[in-house]
Amino acid sequence: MSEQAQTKDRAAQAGRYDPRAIEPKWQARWAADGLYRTPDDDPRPKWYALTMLPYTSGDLHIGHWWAMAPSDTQARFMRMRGHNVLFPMGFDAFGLPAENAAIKDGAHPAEWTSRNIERMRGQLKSMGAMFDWEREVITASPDYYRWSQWFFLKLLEHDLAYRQMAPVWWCPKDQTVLANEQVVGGECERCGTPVTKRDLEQWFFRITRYADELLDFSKMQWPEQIQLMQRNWIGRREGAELRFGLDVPGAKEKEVRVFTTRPDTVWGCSFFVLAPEHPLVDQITTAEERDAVRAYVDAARRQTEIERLSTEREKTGVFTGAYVTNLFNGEKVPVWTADYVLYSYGTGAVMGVGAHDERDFAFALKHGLPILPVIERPDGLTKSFAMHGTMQEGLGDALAAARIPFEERSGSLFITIPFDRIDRYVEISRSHLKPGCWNEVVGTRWIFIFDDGVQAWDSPEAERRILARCKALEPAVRERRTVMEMLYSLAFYRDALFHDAYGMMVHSGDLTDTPGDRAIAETIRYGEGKGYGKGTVNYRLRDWLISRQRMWGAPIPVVYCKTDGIVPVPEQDLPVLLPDDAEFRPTGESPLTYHQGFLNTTCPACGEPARRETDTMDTFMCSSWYQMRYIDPHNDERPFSRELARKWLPVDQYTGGAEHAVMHLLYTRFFTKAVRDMGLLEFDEPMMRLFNQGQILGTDGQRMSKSRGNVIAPDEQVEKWGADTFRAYLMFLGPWDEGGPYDPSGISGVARWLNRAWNIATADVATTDAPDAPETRSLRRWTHHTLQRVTHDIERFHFNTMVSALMEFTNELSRRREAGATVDRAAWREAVEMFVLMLAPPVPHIAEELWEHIGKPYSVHTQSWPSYDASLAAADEVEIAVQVNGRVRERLTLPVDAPEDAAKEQALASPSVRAHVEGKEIVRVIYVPNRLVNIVVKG
RNA sequence: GCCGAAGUGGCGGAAUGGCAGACGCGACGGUCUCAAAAACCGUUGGGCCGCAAGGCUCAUGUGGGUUCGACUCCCACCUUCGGCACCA
Repeated sequence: MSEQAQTKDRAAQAGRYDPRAIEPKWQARWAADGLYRTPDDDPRPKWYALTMLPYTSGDLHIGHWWAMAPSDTQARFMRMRGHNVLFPMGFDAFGLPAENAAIKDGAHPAEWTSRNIERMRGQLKSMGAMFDWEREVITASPDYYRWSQWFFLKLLEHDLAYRQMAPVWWCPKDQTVLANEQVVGGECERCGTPVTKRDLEQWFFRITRYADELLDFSKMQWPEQIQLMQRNWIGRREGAELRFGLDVPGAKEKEVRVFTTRPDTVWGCSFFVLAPEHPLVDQITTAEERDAVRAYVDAARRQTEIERLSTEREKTGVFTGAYVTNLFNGEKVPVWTADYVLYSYGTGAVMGVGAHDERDFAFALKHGLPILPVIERPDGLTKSFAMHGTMQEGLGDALAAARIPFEERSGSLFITIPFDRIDRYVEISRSHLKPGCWNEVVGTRWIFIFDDGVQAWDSPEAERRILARCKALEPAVRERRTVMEMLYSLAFYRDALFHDAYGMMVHSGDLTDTPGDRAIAETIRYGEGKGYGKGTVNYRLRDWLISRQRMWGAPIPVVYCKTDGIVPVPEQDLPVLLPDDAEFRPTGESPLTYHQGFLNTTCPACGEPARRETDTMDTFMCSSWYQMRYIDPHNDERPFSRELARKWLPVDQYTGGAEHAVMHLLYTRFFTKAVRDMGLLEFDEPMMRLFNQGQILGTDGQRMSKSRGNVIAPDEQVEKWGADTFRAYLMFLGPWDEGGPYDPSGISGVARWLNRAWNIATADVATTDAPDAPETRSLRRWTHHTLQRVTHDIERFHFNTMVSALMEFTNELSRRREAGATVDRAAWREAVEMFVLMLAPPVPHIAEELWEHIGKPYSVHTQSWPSYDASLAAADEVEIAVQVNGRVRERLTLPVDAPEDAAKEQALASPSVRAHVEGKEIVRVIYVPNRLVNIVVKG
């Protein structure tokens, strides 16, 4: 016998807690008995608990346990609560890392992946979770991806899949497509070559068709923050699509459309911007501007969207040389191209309204484009600057007499004009203006006062006239390209020059004076009447691009034929199998494109030679429907049977990382709705309840990943402490929805706790029959109160306080056992029994062992969750605080729900309270039953 | 940058409008031991007053506000984390 085995043996004889002995024993027993099989024909109410399936990266890290141990705890709890619980597990097995490994080690991705699955499955089993392994799903296995392909065909059939050009990152040296992750600092991760983008014909799913339905969360209980993120991601915006006339010799189009949420500002449009990718850019650019535009478009294609959307960046752009006509006022405005406009949003074009859009304002100022205010400021802010030497003596007195406030600095007046005295101000200004000078009013009104009359800044011609006049009068403004630029040079004016609030329309032709609350609707009606555009809704959400130029994914099941075009692979020919002899090149180029056996096929329609689609599907496609496959994982006629779908779906409780808030969790909702519309499902949402746990991070506070080298493997921890201790420690660490860096140093406290728990349940305790003793009542209160806390904590995913409550209970039982106090036999037995039952969900192995030890029949996991007696759990006395002006001065013990009068009387009688109240006037006394009395005094 | 979160002792955290620091780690002191480990018991936010019992006071990222009362609600700011459509 080895030394270690002897130690273990002695421990067992002495009755010490030895997880290494009991955990494998019970895992083997549970597996042999099929304790966690989930029958389809169980009459109990079903509960489908699902936790996100892991990606087969190779090793489980503690993040997987962090995600799964609490899910398992709740699933076990629901089972004890009388449900037939389905809690399956599987592997998300397609993806880029498998190909990277193939390039590096030469192993086929399938080999690498199945090796990883072997290892991960073993690690998962060591957790002692109640996964039903009979239902395991692997997304990369042909009997799974066959159905992913089948769903693709169904989506195609229902017009939810289509092909369109879209850009991908491209490494010109490797001649290969790159993922975002493979582009580091604008360069190819592999070879360091600067990357660019290239347009490819790719497959999309029409998720946008469901945009409005995806905004409806009323059928589910999902966290508010996730709903909010999805709503913002979908980004529904009401507005208008407006036509602009295009008369450029080279261009096929005669018009170009913009989407705007502010059609009411259209009279203020003074320029027009196309996204650099917009196909019109090339058509309309004039010969003089061509070189500059091409260079700009090239540079834009090298940037990420995140860079482009930053509102802090300089607003770059170039003029195309072309003009479009604003149909509302007939003005010709210049067309620019700028990278702050995205081709993927709206129509890929914006009308530039500098006065009322922050980005347009910055762009127009920088590039010297005119700005014309057309919406009145609702805040009424109006300013004027009377420069030293431009006004006659007595201006200050006149303003004071008119009650118009101003500040004087170095002989100049800085005037803020009350809204109702603007006209009066203009009169005063005119009467004090020196010849050859001017003065202006900005903000709510825009007026230039010259010595021979007043000029309103109300139109593009007025802009030109005012600018010319000012330049003639003042050499210092000759460099200014626009009126706004001139005004902006004065810091005093800046807060009055721009606003994006809704307000009355001004300088807007027929619609001038339309009030702000009707402005958008009236403009749309007017525009629709004239044929200038129409009201519409736009979304930030884009259709889902599912094509990947990769080998390790589910092949997209279509064939390209010279005669028949795009031909779907017939259902009976599925799956389109991945070749097992693919050859990986160090460049990362997909082997499918040059694998002749895969590439060459015959057209299913005409039988002539044809080529297969070599792109594979986004792995999010595979994980969009896996919850449907778990319910019927071995069905080889359908993805799942209708009958089982009716029984099991939708998922009752989904748990997973918050990092999936907008992509996976939106895709699977879309998928469910699409499958519903194919007639295969009878509900609208895939997961009724969702809980997002936070992320457990490495000791450096960063996300755990192999590349960062901060991965902590669970195996070592399990080996040292046992699975139960490790599970409980992860749950004890902190709130599940928050996450944070993992620190292993506190685990000994949890190990000590389980040791104490073991000792309590296995100890001989001197008991007597004392059902009426006060100690008996208080012991039962502890038992039922703990049960109440634990029950609520599991229901609400508060696993850290669940463990705390169990620890407190353990401490209390230890004290009673050692203190030599009266211990009633029945109450002690109740306490221990319920304690072991409460241990069953979080720490299943030790609970099973102790259950056996106290003489109960196998298995603790098939027992009912005990119900607490609220009247036993309730205290009969409470300590309340007595405050004077919010500071605690005394504590009183009162019966529960003591009447207000009695509580106040006792509070005021206390000497320490009197000392703080003496000589002062009692203004108020607040009584919060069972909490506190607060005496408010004055003086 | 945009969207969503989070900031409380030396550390993880508890308290969701009512006694800030439950539970645990660590640290310090003790019991047991030849000794150490383990186990068990006790103390443990800062400052001030007091021999002591105890009392006073400051303190929940920063600054303001609402309230009898704010970790909790509101406004502004700072820092950190997650996501931003080809990592999954």
